[in-house]
Amino acid sequence: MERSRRSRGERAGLSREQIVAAARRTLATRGLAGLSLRAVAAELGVAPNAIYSHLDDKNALLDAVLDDVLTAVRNPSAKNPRRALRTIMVDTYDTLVEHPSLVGAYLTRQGSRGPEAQRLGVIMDDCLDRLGAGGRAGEAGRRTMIVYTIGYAAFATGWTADGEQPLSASRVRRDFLAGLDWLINGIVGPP
Amino acid sequence: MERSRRSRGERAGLSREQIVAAARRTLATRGLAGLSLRAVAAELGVAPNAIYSHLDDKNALLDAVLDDVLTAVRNPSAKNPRRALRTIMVDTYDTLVEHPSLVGAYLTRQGSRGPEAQRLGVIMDDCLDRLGAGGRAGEAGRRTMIVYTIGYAAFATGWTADGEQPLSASRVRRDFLAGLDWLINGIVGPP
DNA sequence: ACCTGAACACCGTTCAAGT
DNA sequence: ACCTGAACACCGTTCAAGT
Repeated sequence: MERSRRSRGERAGLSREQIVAAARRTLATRGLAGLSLRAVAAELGVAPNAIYSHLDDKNALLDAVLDDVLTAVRNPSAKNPRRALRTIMVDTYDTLVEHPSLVGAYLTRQGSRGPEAQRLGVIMDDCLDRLGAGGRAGEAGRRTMIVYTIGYAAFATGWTADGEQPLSASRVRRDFLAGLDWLINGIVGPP
Repeated sequence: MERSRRSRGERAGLSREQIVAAARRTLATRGLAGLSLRAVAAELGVAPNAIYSHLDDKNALLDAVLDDVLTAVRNPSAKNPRRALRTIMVDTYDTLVEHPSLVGAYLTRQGSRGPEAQRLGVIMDDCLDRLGAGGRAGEAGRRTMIVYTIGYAAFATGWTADGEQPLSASRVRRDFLAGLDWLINGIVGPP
């Protein structure tokens, strides 16, 4: 927000975390289209190119934001692996739906690169293992669930189908849950 | 490609179809990032703003391109509705995978607005009706299948998972088919 | 190493003017 | 109605210079 109080060699004390946080504020106020490096820099009170000292480019910033959002998806209880698998997907769905403008980016970009995405992936693999769906079949199953979840979140946030009246969020969520259970049944067998 | 041979009031004989075709050529050569109105205009040999005489804005152009791509998905045989439903989804998947840079846009934008998407939607509804899954349940089922298909195509074209070796297109396609059958079974019941 | 200032090569879109 | 020319308000990114 503040303008350049600094002269040529002065430091702003910037960090990667601060930049990501500023990017999320900018995203919240200005939307995805308004998420420019220049806008984030303005939010931080630095020159536009100052960001390049901490992140490679705009893609790297977007990836960092995407992963940061996944912090909201908590580790599920390890008791029942089938339930944990479902919970992690439902929480992811709810988190994504709260960030409508980002959902598309999750599908097009490498959604599983960041540490948060990796954390969730490890938990899912563990659950699948314990359910007897390890190895290659488990990989495919995990992938299918993730793709399905992000895809449905994308629908929930973006689409209004043709002549049809707009669907309520709760109806869409319910339909998401139904499909999710069909997929889980297919992957690990009926309960 | 050609430059402005025309003087101030001369017509270029542009049409919406020509613009969409030029946009698809530009997309093929320059990618999604290179699909600018200025690039398309250059491809057509007109001024950048000439496009505004035929389309509202860049979003409208992108929507037109997205729908145009779906022309490649043919009407399936009406004999077996369950098979037709599956065929239409598989053809859509294959078509989307052939247009990697567009897949993300299908999920974020209104994918079901254009005439081609509508054509496919009508066929799907008919199949679901004949399989005894009409009404609200059929709507949800259709949506789930579409979301799943586009989502999986997005994965197939964009993702390379974490430490894992890149997956072959045929493996991903096979996994897509498995999940699709689970969903169809869930929606219309086992065969 | 971190940041500023200035520049480069782009964008989408608007508006007046021409036929 | 359709198109050009020119402009406006933006972009991401690079590069030299400063501490």
